[in-house]
Amino acid sequence: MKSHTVPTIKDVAKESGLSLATVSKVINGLPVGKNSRRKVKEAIEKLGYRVNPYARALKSNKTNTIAILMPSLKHPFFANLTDELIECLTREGYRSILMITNSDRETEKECFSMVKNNKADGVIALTYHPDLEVDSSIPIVTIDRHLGDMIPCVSSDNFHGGELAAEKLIELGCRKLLFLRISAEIPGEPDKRCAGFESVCGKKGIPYQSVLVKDKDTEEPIFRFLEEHFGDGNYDFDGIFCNSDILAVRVRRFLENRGIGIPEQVQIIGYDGIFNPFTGGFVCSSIEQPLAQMSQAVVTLLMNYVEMTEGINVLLPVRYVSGGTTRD
Amino acid sequence: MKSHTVPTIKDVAKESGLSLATVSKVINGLPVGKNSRRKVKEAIEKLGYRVNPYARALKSNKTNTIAILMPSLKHPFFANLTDELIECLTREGYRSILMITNSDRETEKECFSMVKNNKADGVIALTYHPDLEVDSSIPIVTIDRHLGDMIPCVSSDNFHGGELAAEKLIELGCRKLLFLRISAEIPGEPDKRCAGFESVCGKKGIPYQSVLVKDKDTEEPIFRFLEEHFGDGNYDFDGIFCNSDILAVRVRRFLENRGIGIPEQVQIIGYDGIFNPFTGGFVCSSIEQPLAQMSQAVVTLLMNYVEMTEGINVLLPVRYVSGGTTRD
DNA sequence: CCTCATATGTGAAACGTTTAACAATATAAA
DNA sequence: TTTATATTGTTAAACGTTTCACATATGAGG
Repeated sequence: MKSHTVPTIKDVAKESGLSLATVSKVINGLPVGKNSRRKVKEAIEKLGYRVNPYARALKSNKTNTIAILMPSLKHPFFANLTDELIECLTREGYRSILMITNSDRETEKECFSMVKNNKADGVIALTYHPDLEVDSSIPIVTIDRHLGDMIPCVSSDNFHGGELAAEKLIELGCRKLLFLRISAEIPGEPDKRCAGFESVCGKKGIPYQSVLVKDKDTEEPIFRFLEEHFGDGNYDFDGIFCNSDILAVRVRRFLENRGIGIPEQVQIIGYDGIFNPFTGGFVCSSIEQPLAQMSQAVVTLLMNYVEMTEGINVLLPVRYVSGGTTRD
Repeated sequence: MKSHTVPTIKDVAKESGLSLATVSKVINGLPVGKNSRRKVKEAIEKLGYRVNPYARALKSNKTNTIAILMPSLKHPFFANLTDELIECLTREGYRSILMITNSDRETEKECFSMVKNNKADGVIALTYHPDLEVDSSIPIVTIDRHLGDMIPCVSSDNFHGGELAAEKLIELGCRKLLFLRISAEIPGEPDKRCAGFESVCGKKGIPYQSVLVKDKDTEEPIFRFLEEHFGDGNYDFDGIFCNSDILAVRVRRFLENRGIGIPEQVQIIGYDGIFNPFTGGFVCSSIEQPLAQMSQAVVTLLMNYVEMTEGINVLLPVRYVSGGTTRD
């Protein structure tokens, strides 16, 4: 007597007196006589049988697994997004393999190759290097990055986000605007925030200036710029739109340390809408990305993936949220 | 000619003129003649062959996959921990399946059963319900929770953490101590923080009081307590140790809103050592858990898992970190 | 040149499923 | 009844590996 061995479909067949094929059908919900179905179910119950996902994957080429590529979990935006993605995937009956790339080019490449290797059913990628060559032998959906014309991409409505920020600052009385931006090496979806912002400023005839720093550089140029334009008590701008909440919070602290009152003298709006679990509020006034909706969109897209789905591009609505760095 | 089909070990065998078995040996680093090894490698290169992990798992019962059970990624502590765990696992050549339980009893149960089903090589679990029956047909290592006598558990040195907090507060001049604590339904590892704290207070003859709230309840009782003991300007305590950084930060805000200066009048120490990626500092003065070391310990334990490893219990050293809520 | 040991390679079964092709049985029509 | 037709169930091959038991080649010692 084999001791302590995991029951297989064979054991179930023997136990129920039916054939392998019949058992398999029951398991997969294919048509089977009522009586047999009952017998099989009883046997399964009795033996505590569970299908072996590896055998199944081998035979059917269906792994029930989605790989998620994230830069990190140390940033709350990524962590929250990942949390939502996993919840969606779980709901759909998929398990999630999570890979952390640290935004490192080599690691990202490696991950793509591992994914190929590991034969997940699909990939959700938030990568930093849009120039990665990526043969889509597997369904891929990206977030906020265009990896190629044929790869669907989900993002928040960055352009409108930029508009919203400008409108809000102006509505709150700002007349001398500044746009601060740290962006990736290669132009991507998030750069549209800039366009939206400028468009509104142009339309309303409000002057603005914008400062750009490339990702790899330090943030130092930005703070040097601020140093120049925010002397003691004086300031050249009364409203700042930052590319991310991280930057917004840093800018806030920087200005506060120099005696500038936030939001009394200068108002700041960030981007992302990061919630602070400690205080139960947003870390700053911001344009909130609809993480839950974005995740749902990504997963839906993946589930209904059609080969050569030509450049589907999903834009999800953003909203303004108040978080203490504006006067509202 | 089969178009666009993934090359298998068979193709490699044909291409190199050697047998399946030989190719397999090369792939797995088993002894093989120099010449054959070269030929096989060339063939692999040429065809772009990669082993099918599902076939391998089926045959060898080795999945190269570890499942991680986490309550959530929305809390930075869990997110950071998960990040570290995944990095360790990747380094060891494992992929990580991440499951989010939301600390829900049913979901936790389900996850355990899924893990069994999915036949990962091992499980890393941070669950909330220590009374879950868990047959360890698979290696399990827990973090901060004792799931059973036979299941190894890694945690920070909670007792010493409590001691450290008390010592520090006293050293910084506090003489009327308060211990605030939100804890899980069932007593667990983290409760030792309390013991450590009390031990030091006892030894040094410093009076203290402690307030406990059960997890499921709201935090309200704690704030009612504070309300009573911190009238306008007056206060019954000058040093507070909180069970978690979350609580510490909330308490800080609560007191500040009532005109109490932190850290001038009351000093606060939390637990976890959560780093704020926005400010680049700790969210509050705290006892830092060594996440990286803990992760490494967990993974090492898992890799060298021995059946019936009787109640191994790894305690990792904590340290005090200053984060603005103490006068140092 | 033969024997024996060693090093190297091979054949084939097995892992636990799915599924196409087929067989048997039950049902309905004639 | 007999035949045609659904209905239900079965057999066996396949998925891509690993590995045990065996075969062959190589080379040293006598």
